[in-house]
Amino acid sequence: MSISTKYDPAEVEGKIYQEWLEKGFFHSTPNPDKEPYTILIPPPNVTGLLHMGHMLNNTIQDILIRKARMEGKEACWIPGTDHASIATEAKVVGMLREQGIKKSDLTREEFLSHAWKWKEKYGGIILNQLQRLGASCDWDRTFFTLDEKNSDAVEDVFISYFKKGLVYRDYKMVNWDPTAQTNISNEEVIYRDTDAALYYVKYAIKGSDEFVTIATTRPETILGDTAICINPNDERYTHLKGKQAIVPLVNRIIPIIEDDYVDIEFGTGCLKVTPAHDTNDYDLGQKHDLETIDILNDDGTLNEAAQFYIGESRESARKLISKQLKELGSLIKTENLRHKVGFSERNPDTAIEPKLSLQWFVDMQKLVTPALENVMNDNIQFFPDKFKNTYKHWLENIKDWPISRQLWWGQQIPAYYYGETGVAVGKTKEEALDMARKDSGDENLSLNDLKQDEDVVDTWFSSALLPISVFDGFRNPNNEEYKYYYPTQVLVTGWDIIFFWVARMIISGYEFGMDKPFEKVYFTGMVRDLQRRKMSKQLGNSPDALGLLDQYGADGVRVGMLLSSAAGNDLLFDEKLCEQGRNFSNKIWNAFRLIKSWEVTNIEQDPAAAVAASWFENRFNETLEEINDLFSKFRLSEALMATYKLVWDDFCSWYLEMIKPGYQQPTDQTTVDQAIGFIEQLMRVLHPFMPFITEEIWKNIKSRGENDYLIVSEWPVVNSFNKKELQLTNEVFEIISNIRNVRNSSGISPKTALQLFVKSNESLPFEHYEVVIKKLANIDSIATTLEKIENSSSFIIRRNEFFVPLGEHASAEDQKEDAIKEIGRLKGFITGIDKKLSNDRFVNNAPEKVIEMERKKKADAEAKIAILEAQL
RNA sequence: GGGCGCUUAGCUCAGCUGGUUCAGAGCACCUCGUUUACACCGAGGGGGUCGGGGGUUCGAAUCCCUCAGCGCCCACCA
Repeated sequence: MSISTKYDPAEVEGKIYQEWLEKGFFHSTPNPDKEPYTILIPPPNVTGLLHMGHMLNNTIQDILIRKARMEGKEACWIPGTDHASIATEAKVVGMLREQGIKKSDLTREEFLSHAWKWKEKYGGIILNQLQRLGASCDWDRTFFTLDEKNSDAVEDVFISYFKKGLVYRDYKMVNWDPTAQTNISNEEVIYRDTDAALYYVKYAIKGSDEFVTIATTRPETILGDTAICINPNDERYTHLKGKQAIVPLVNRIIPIIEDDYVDIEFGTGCLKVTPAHDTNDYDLGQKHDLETIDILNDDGTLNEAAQFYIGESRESARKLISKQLKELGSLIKTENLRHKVGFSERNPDTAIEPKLSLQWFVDMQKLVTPALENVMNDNIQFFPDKFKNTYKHWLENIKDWPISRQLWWGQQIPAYYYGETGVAVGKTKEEALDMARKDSGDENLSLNDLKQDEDVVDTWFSSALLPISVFDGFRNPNNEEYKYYYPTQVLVTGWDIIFFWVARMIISGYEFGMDKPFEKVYFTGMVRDLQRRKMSKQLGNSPDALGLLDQYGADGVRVGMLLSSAAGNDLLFDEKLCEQGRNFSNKIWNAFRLIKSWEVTNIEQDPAAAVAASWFENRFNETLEEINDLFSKFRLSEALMATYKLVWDDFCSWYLEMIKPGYQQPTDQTTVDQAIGFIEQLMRVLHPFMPFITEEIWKNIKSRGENDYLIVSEWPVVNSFNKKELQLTNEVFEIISNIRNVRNSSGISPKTALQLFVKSNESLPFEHYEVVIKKLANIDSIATTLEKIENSSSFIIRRNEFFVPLGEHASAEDQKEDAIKEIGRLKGFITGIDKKLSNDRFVNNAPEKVIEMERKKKADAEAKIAILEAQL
């Protein structure tokens, strides 16, 4: 065993993790004799590197799974990675671009082969990083969302939805990311306040000299205008009703329509309508039967339909057109406007373009009922439960989910087209052909007539199925694993993906699973910096996760993460807390070293040590009960804090000081056995939080069997404890603190032994703790007295007056002043109580217990005053 | 525009159904201490009229109303 006074995690952690792996402690198989406890990891993106959010999230999962394992449950934590369609494809495209390869020059197969190579190279990094953190995942079960069983599930579900009429293809307004050149969902659009210009542009009225002025932030879309819209109640424009306007530059003649959608107050109260490039305009177009002119290519450049500036980007076209309008005298003015603009989640600099496009959608409204009910009635519990509101609001206002993505990296949609309008689905082309023949009645259709959809489904479509698909529950719903592990116990995830993932898993669970996908959802907060800013690469405020692990050890970082995270709140990460975690490791290490350093001889047990053991036993059980309760409420940081104080304050500061032998003195076997026994118990309770150091100490406690590992030991059981005794001990501790305080304020060294007198004529309830008081406060005699002791410092605890003779250190004046002040305070206190007690309404209404308490408080205060007055 | 939430010690936060866990914790801070596990330490200590105002009640940090400030989510205002 190392003799260093510093605990070195680097020396221990890798080695221990390897042993756990080799012993197979992380691996789970269905065991009917045990209750399953399953957690499915929120799979990190395969492209990802470990960041603070992962550390928090996975620390929590590991704590839960380790505790469950110790509680004798069949603990199974399933790890994996997400193919992250759009994010990964963007990275691969970027990598190819650096090599001078354009995606558009590759076939689908060629591109995918590059993508897979990329995945093989970088895909496992984050999982290795999780191992550094101590994550006790069942690595034999590592999944990838493009694995066969997951991809199969995606196809099965798509086909099933299609047959139930829950998925449909339609030409609708979608959110288009011109950089990725794909459709994305509402959830993937991030709205940001953006400074823009509001351009006031005049349009000529046909057949007159008049003009009408509109206000727009997007003058480039003028080229696609097909109407001007006014509010029918706007008297300023009554004369324009039924007239037509002329679009500048293109000179298109367009109708002036009326709709009360138009806000009279905004701009000029006159709206230009571009049905192809704005959702509201599209709705107006549908309603008023307007022409739709799409002037943009998929990459956001202007196309032939625009007539001008063909090939220019949206941004440059905007500049060029506004310049030209100005030259023509059509641009009246521009104003600054701050408004919300949607950007792509994956390409944060790309403004989302509303675009008319043919896409697949899931009809969500038909699917949400059980998902909503079972969360609202707590059949699935949310922690904290405030997220039920958010969830409810989203489900009640749910929109159809556009699931097709114009990408290659992902599961290709199993839909096949034939003829003019025929659509068939199938896991294979042959299956689809069967369906096509049946549907069309055309037996002559052949495989060559069918063409598969080029698109893939949204990554979240596959993630939504994971709780079922990881157990192969789609292909084989009767398999043992699926039946045993499903539903999983708890999902631990950030609240930011409640819609993306949590809600959709619940929906899928009820639609396709045997039951809900999980019993409980624990939402973690977002990790922020001390200024409450989100961690981001741009800000450079994200600490290097691996660097932290190197510096403080995994145990230290785990403690640091947890200490700063009240359940469900965002976490303001402070590296100092990791330092606190590391210091705690060191404290534990040294406590253990101390016990191991004692020389044991065949002597009688120190009476103080006997008292200490009985006290700590009580205290341990009291705290364990509290810790269990906090765990059940997912108040993990509080559970950790309770454990931290149990170890640091109760065990180290009180217990060890009570049992510690004198300098270079030996101790007895019983005391050492008791102390080691307590260390064992403490290591068990601490293990989920700090797996490495606890396992290391466990190994060092005594020679154990080959397979005696803490990770698979039992979580301690709460034994009954004596509350009254604990209360009494608190008073004893108070006496000790008071004596130490007397030393401090009188400048008496801890080395100088003092005497203690108690004013009493009977035996004291804390008699058997006298040995403890003597030892911890360096008191050489404790005696009762009936008289006040002159030249002493005194304090009062529970009506008992204590005196510590000061000898030459006495300073009676200070004492008197303090006493007078205290008497004044107590008198005021009594006046308050008297007022209450003389109030009939209080006496009549308050419960007897409360009144009794008030009387007792008064009596105590009076007794204290009597004592203090005697001192003057 | 709708919804949710927050405001308690210098900082981060606990305080569940109103009355002994009611004013708390951790960190930070101050004083003392190189003694004998640990200075990544020990002992002791100071610090808040619970955002403002009003109400209900015998009694409010806790319930209600209101004002102020902050944060977040959702929503198509050009």
